[in-house]
Amino acid sequence: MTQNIEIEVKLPDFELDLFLPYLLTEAAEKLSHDLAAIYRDAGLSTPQWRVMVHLSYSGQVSVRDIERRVSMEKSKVSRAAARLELAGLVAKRGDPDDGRLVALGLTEAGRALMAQLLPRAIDYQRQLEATLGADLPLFHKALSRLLNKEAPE
Amino acid sequence: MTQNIEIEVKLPDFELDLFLPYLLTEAAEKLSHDLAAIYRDAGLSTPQWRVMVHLSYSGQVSVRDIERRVSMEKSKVSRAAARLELAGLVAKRGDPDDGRLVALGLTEAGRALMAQLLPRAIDYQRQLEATLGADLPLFHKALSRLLNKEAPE
DNA sequence: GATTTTTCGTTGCAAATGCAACGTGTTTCC
DNA sequence: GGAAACACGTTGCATTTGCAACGAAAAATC
Repeated sequence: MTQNIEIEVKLPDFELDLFLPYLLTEAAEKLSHDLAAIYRDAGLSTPQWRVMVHLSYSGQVSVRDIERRVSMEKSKVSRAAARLELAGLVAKRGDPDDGRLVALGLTEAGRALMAQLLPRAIDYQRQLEATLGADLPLFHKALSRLLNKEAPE
Repeated sequence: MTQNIEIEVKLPDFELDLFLPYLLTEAAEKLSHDLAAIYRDAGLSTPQWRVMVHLSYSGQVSVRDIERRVSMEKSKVSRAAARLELAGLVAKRGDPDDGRLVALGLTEAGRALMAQLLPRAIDYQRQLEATLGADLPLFHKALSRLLNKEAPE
C-alpha cells in the first residue's frame, strides 16, 4: 500500500520586472499608446497610421512592399489601405507593368494630413530621445542586437 | 481669376528605422514570438501564459490583482482564467473575506506545468542577457525611463 | 508555347479583443 | 441602519485579427 504523499512542486524564482520580453512589451505598448494620441484624432487606426507613414517616405508602393517593410500581415495592410482609400487619403492604382501589384500612394489630402501629423510624431521622438539622453546610441545598439538575434532552438 | 496652382505638400524627413515606438514594437513582438514557442506547445495562449506566470510567484490572487500587475484588461484575465480552470491548471475559489473577489491559484497540475516551462523561460532570458552583455544594466535603465515618462500634452 | 509553380491582393471565417453594461457584493456617508 | 456610490468579475456585442483559401497574373519549367 502506497502512501499518498502531497508533493508541493517547487517553482524557480522568477522576476517579472526583470523579464525582457515583458518589459519590452510594456514599454512598446506605452509608447505606441502615447503616440496614438497624435493620429487618433485624425481618425486613423494604428495599422492605417503605419501605412500612411510608410507611404510618406516612399513613392508608389505595393501592399507586399509595406508588408515586408513594416512587418504587417498583408490582409491587415490590404484592409487599412481600403479604408484609407475610402477616406480619400490614399490612391490605389493597378501597376501597369505587373497586373498583380497595386500601386499605393498618398493623395494630396493624404499628404496634407501627414504634413500635420508627422511633425508632431517627430517632436514626440525628440522627447523620447531627450529622455534617453546620452544613452540613446547604446539603446539603439541593444535593440538592434535583440532584433537580429536568431530565435533559440 | 486665380490660377490653379498644384502645390506638392512637402513632408518632413522621417526615418522609420530610428523611430523608437516602432523599434520597440518590433523588438517586443520578436521576443514575445520567440518566447511563445516555449508555452505554445503546452496549449497556452499569451494571456494564459501571463496569468500562469503571475500565479507562479504570487499566492492566491484576484483578477483585479493580475489586471493591475500585468496590465491586462480584466475581461482578458477573466477569460484566460476561465480556460485555465477548464484545463485544470488553475483553481478558482471565492474569497471568504470579500464576496466580490475571486481567489485564483495554481493547481498541482498547474505547478507541475510551470515547473517545466519556467526554467525554459529563464533560460531564454539568460540568452537575452548574454546578447546584451555589459549593456544590460543601461538597457534596463533606459527602459524604465521610457516607462515612467509621462505622456506628452 | 503550354503547364505547373509561384506571387499578389482580397475575402471568408473563426477566434480574440476592447468596451460598456450588468449583477452581486462592499464601502461610504448621512 | 438605509441609500447612494463604488469595486469586482462576467458577459454581450461590435470590431479587429490571423490564417487559409481563392482568383488573377506572372515566372519557371519542360
